[in-house]
Amino acid sequence: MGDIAQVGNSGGAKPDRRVRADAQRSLDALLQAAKSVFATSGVDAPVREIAEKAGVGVGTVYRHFPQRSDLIAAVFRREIDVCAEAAAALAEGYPPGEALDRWIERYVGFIATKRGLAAALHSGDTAYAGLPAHRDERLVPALRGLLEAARDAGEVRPDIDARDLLNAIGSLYMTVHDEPGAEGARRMVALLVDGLRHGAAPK
Amino acid sequence: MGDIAQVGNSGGAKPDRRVRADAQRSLDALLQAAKSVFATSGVDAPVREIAEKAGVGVGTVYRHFPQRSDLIAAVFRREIDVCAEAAAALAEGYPPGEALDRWIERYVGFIATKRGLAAALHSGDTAYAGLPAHRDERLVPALRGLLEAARDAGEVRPDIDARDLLNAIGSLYMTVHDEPGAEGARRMVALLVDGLRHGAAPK
DNA sequence: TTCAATACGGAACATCGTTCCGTTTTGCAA
DNA sequence: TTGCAAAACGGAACGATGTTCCGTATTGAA
Repeated sequence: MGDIAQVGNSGGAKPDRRVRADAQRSLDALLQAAKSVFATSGVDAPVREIAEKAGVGVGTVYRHFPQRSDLIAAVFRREIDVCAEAAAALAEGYPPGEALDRWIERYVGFIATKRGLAAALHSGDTAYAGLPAHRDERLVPALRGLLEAARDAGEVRPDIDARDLLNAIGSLYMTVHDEPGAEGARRMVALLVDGLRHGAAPK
Repeated sequence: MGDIAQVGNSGGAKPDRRVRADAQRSLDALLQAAKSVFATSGVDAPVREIAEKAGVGVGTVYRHFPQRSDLIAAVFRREIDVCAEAAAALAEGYPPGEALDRWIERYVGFIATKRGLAAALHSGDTAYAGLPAHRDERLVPALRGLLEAARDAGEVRPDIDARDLLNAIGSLYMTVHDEPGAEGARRMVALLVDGLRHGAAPK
């Protein structure tokens, strides 16, 4: 939990020089500040505000993230990772059915606070191009694991595709979040979850 | 088809002075230019670009539309109206089932080109507050008329709510528009339309 | 301790929404 | 037709924001 992010060194010939301590400090502060600011002001918050909150100059922001959208993408990528990792913890701490419920609740919480995520994803900015793939790589397997465990325990029906379910929940929430329609979205998700139980094969 | 827009004069005591000819010209040119620019560059296009295309100064834009979002809302309102009016024409020119199909296709075409519409609607800007209501007032009755005619002709099932169908199509398209997912959205809409036929009561 | 590489900070620049105001156009009436 | 006040126009100017640039400070290895 202590370390926040590390600059990767994926398979190069020689281990490129270590990241300088101040650079790593700035990067951590930036990601944390950005996450906090995005949550309260949405992803449209000014870069200067994030820089100030991180105690860093704007130049430093752009040194780490050449474009504003790169910072947004980095924050979301990290949140996706954290959400995916939560699945394993839940699987160990709860019976399969409850673990699944709790994780979905967590995922909804993740999506619901992402003002402007949908807009960002559909802006065409290439910085976001990798996000859907990242979601498929991390979140889909996480949910699939929970689904399979619950299915093996006879608590949910067996014909549910993790990706479909993830997409459905995402679509429902990304298009409404806090308007009157949010209630409808909540109901639709509840309906989906109820539906999971339908046709289960108790052992 | 000639006249483009008229300034309303709804029920005031005395007929407030007629709109000046140049003002009406500017307004028409603006709405047309904005529609064109939005279609090619999305609703985020600079105001200056729209003003230039319309052959007016930016000051004139803001005289007619105090905020950028007012212009966007006005353009969408007009497109909603045109789309709604198309329903009556289709109802007269085609048998009920085909009229319904064609109108849905037209509606999809309307939604699909609206880059940023979803984002705009959920931005919280008060200028957009009336758009959902306007859609309910114009589009929902239009679709309901087509649905009822098709239902009376025994071509579609009777338990479909116009508003639900409109929402469903809108959600499906607004979240994808031109990414790989657009194919999926198209399939989902086709599925919906096929589903309409299911349980029909041929007379 | 030295010093070259690296990272930092923030002024400066470009773009965009919006405001302001001097100038032009319009339509009514003399 | 001409005069004129109201209405509308155009575009320079302002403030905010994303992004770039470069002189200065920090870091870590020799």
